[in-house]
Order: sequence, then structure tokens, then C-alpha cells
Amino acid sequence: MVSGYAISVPRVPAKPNRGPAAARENRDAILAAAREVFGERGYDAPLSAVAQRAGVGQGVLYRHFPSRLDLAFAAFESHWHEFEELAAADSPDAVLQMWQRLIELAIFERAFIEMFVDQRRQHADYDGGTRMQALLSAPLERAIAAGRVDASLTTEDLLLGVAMAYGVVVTTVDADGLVDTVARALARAGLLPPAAGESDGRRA
Amino acid sequence: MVSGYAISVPRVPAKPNRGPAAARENRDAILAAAREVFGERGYDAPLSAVAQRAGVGQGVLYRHFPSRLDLAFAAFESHWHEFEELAAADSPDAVLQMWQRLIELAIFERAFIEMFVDQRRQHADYDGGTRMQALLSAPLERAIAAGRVDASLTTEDLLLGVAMAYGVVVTTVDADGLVDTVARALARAGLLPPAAGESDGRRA
DNA sequence: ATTATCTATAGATCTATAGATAATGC
DNA sequence: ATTATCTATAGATCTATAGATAATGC
Repeated sequence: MVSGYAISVPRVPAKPNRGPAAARENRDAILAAAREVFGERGYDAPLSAVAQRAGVGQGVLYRHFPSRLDLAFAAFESHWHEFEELAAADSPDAVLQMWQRLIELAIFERAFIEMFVDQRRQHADYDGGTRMQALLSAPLERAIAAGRVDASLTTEDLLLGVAMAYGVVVTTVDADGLVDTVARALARAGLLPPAAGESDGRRA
Repeated sequence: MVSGYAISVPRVPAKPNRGPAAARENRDAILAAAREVFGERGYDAPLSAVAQRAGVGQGVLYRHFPSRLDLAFAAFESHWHEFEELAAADSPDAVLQMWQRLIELAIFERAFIEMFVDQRRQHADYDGGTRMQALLSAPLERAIAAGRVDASLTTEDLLLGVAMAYGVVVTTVDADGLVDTVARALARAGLLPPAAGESDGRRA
């Protein structure tokens, strides 16, 4: 039964259908939006919010990235590149820079860490933590050989420090003083990254 | 327009309306259900799941506990009693037992810790962390006076240890080895609770 | 008159997909 | 023929409340 009052609104198409030509721009907009939204609301942010911020329908988002993990993985790809480049640098300080960066991300880009957890939940054998440990391994050995860090330090210790920093971040409500609080916690654990140049990770 | 086919199902009332007499039992059932559901799914678990597990409608839940915080606060009341009793004991080991218990809760009852965060978000000035620090204060002083723990230890340090333990818990996916991993992390930070009897919180 | 129960559902939000439409490569 | 867009919405879930009903205290 069709009602006699069916309204026929003259469609003002909000967006022209540009076909496949729009794909690249859409993809980039989605990734930029994902970085913003994950940054503001964490890894569990609604994907609908990402689509909206990117100015695309949800169908477009799901076509490019079938799952949350696919989206986050692509959105954070530049972080991985950064770590790979740092690891490739032949400096004995490389691991210090990576270490410092990991802590920064735990504080200012929680979603990156939270992605690791989801990743592990999905795959069990492969995850960001494992991949990161592999990247840290050789640089850490170089730093130990150069006397930059305590010889007993392991890549596992470094990730433990990241987890600890993350715990402080998510349980601290006011952002003021957060960086200092994290630093204090890590210093206690001997897991505060020393500035490149200092001799050792432990600060009393 | 009322359809001629309106079906009049002979209601089998799933539950008799016992009026106010049911209130106490309902409240208790809700709290027991809340402890289970929070335990399984964390503080952010749906309240509808709590009502369902308790066998009551959601209206009943909301009447007893207008907000998630009210519910969680009541559900975890026994933990607070436990801490208050421990704090009241005149032993120099009291703080060690409280400390140990806090770590246990961070591992096995995440929602209790997560409640603190929500509490602080709602009130800003008053929260579980502040309350816990107040409870820890005197026992810690006694333990320091008795040489049970390092004299530099503060109640803030203890809560930092809880936050760090929590971070390890939520980023670790497989439950096996979790307790050991937390212990290792805390030991690094000199924040592993010493067994009552040991002389100091620091273990290399 | 008061208190609480109980069912039912409005309203908000989110995930994920259906289906019509447009552009492009062969 | 293929690829992707775009709008729209089904379906699931969750919060929070409305409204009828029952028991109890005065």
C-alpha cells in the first residue's frame, strides 16, 4: 500500500558520485580522520565517527578497510616506518630514540598501543609487540655494546615499560602533570629512556 | 486503525509482582550480578547484562542504582570494608597486606580500579585513589617506623604501582603468566609488595 | 499515600550491508 | 565488465524511562 502522501523531495545530491576517481582521496581522508578520532577517543572509537569526519559514507570506509584492525593498521603505518628507519640507523643511540618514541606514543597516542592488544587477540601468534621487539633487538645490542644502557636490559623490559606507562596514562584523569607522572613511574622501574648521550637508563 | 487480527496472548506472567517485599532480594541479586558481570567484562560492561543476570527488569536496576557509579560503588563496598579493617589493625604489616591486596585487585578485579577513574572523572576532587591514599597513610608510617619498608616510600608510590600493574594487565592478552609478569614489572620498580616478614619492598 | 515491581519500549548509537548510480578499461 | 561511490537502512545493542500493577503503612 503506497500512501498518497509519499513526498518526493527534489534531491540535492550532497555529493556527486565521482566513481573510482574518488577512491584515493577517500582513502586518504579516512586515514586522516581515523588518526584524529583514534587520538581523541581511543582505539574503540566508533567507526561511524571516522566515516563522518572523513566526509564519506560508512560503506566507503568498510570497502577500504573491512575491519577496525585494518583501518588502524593503515592509519598508524607511518609510526612503523619511523621505527624501521630508526632501527636501520647504525647509531648506538637508535634504541634510545625508539624507546623514547614508544613512551611518547603510550602517552599521546594510546590507540597505537591498544591496537597491539586487539591484534594479539585476533592472531595470537603475531602482534605489534612481537614485531616491535624484533625491531628493537639489534639496536639494543648495539647500545649495550657501546655502554649506552645497562647490559641486563632486554626488549621485553622495554615493552614492559610501555605497558606500565600506558597503565599510568589511562588511570590518570587530568592531563596536567601526566608526562611527569609517567617519567617518575618509569624512573622507579629503571625504564625511563635516557637522553641520547647519557650513559644508563637507570636514574634514582 | 486497529487490526482485526490483534492477538491477545494469554499472559503467562514470567514473574509475580511481589511489590516492595522483593526489594531487598532484588538489590542483593543485582549486586551479585554486578560483581560477576564487572568481573567478566570490566567496568564498562552493559548494565542491561547486569539486570538480566540478576533476573530483574532494567527499571528495577535503575531505581536501586541511578548510575553506573552508584552500582559499582555498592558492588565493591566489601573491598572497602576489607581495606578499612586492615588499616585499623595495629600491626606494622598492615600496609603490606593492603598493598598486596591492591595488586591482586588490579589483576583479578580490574573494574574496581576502573571505577576509580570514572569516579574522578565525575567528581574531580574526590575519588577512590584519594580515599585509598588516606587509608594507606598511617599504616605506611607504622611500617616505615618498624623498618618493614624503605623510608622513602609514599602512598603515591603505592598507587603508581597499582596503575603500572593495571597497565600490564590490560595489555597482556593471555592470562597465563600474567601474575608473574606483573610481579616482574613491579619488582623492577621496587614496588612489589614484600611478604609480611621481609624487610624491604625492593627486590633486585 | 507510598513504595517498589514488572513489562515494554522510545530513543540513541553503532556495525555492517543492500542497491542504485557513476566512471573507466577493454 | 569492473570498480568504487553514494545514500539509506536493517539489525543489534544499550540507556533510560513510561505506565500499569501490586503490596504495605497510616
